[in-house]
Amino acid sequence: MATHPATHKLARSDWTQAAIDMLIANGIDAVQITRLANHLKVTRGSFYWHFTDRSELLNAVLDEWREHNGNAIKTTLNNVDSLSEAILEFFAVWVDNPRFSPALDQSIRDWAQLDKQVFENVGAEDQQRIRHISQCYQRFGFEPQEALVRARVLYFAQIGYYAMHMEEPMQDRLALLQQYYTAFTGRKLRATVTASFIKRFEGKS
Amino acid sequence: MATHPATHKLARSDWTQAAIDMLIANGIDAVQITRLANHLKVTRGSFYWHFTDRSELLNAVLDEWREHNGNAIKTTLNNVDSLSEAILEFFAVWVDNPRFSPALDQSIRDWAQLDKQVFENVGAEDQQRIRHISQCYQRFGFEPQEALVRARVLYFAQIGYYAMHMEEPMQDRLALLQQYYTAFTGRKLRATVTASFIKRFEGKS
DNA sequence: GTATCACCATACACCCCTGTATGGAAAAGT
DNA sequence: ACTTTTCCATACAGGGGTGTATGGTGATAC
Repeated sequence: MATHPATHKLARSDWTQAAIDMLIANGIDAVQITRLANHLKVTRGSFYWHFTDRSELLNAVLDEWREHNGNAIKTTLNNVDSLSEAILEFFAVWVDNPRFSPALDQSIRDWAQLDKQVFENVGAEDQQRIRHISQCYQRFGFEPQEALVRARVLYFAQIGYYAMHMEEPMQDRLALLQQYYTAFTGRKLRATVTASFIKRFEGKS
Repeated sequence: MATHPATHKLARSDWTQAAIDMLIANGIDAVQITRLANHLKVTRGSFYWHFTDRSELLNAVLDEWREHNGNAIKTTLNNVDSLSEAILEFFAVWVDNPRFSPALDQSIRDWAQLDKQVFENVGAEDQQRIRHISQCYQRFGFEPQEALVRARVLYFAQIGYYAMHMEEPMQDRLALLQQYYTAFTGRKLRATVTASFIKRFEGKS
């Protein structure tokens, strides 16, 4: 009802969104014009009016990822003023940040294994994110070397957690919160901070 | 010269190995009978003598992965008698263990995103590995909760490190060894242990 | 030395996907 | 009202992939 009630008339963005959904659900090789057309209830004629060919669609998907997931982590980490807030907000990005899609992020990363250009993009993005995390660690008292290592460990662990689809109840995840914090920082998380964070997420899944 | 000089005569294992190579290089959707046949310099007639159809080949690939990468981590961790040895040997599994192929492991994990059955297999394997790592932490003095969290962090970080193809010179990686050890255990790595480990790998890439 | 078997080549039917060329219908411009 | 533009349907050509049916060749058995 927000975009096109029933009188179809697809926009270019409808195709890229369908492509993103298909990428997330079935991988990049499943992003086929015919399949998307069936899903959108139109014929392929529509596609070739909005795009010249399939590669243009894939480029649009990659662009969409870059501006959607691009600076979510950076802006998040720039708006914190304590280490505990930084780590906890970093966790939160993957759970409830509307500006970041973990599923898309991972599907793009899988795609990168098969496409050199995508691989370069993802690699650059990862390096940027790690650099921002590292600077954040440094901002709160860590030496450069330790900051870099802890940034990597934190980032890799977060990526890995999602890559494995760890379907753990939020209740259980939050129960381990202090342990995770200690593992990632070597410091202890104050009980009051823990409690307020738990209260914020104990409803979610 | 070890297997089949020039008088072709392929075995079933030649097909599964070609499939594994193709999976690693180009993803599961590139594992096509025609492509493998071209690569093996035979026609598809050969394939359909060794296998009934494509799905049987894919099952063979999955089986091969299970018995190849299956218990490498478990047996490695069972043969250590200190925490430092455990962590360092865990690192080493991804670098020089002939019984473990990181590239195959990751390609299988990418495949799992597209196939439910593979997903179940990978998930079970991951849970097993994490359990073994956790038990190893416990064996060297960590409480169960901390052991579980540190096991996950260690495992996720290792998976993530490889998933991103961090092309870092071994020299640089080894320079951060003590930092990594501290991040993963909260303890310090003795200089003598560090030195001998560095000496073991400083030649590799 | 011939029959059998292991292994592969050839040929066919079928399906699916891409890209292009062209026509049609509805909406918008004037 | 008539033209133009926007958007999509239809139809065609081409390529590539899977399975199956069947024939061929070298090795092995007896």
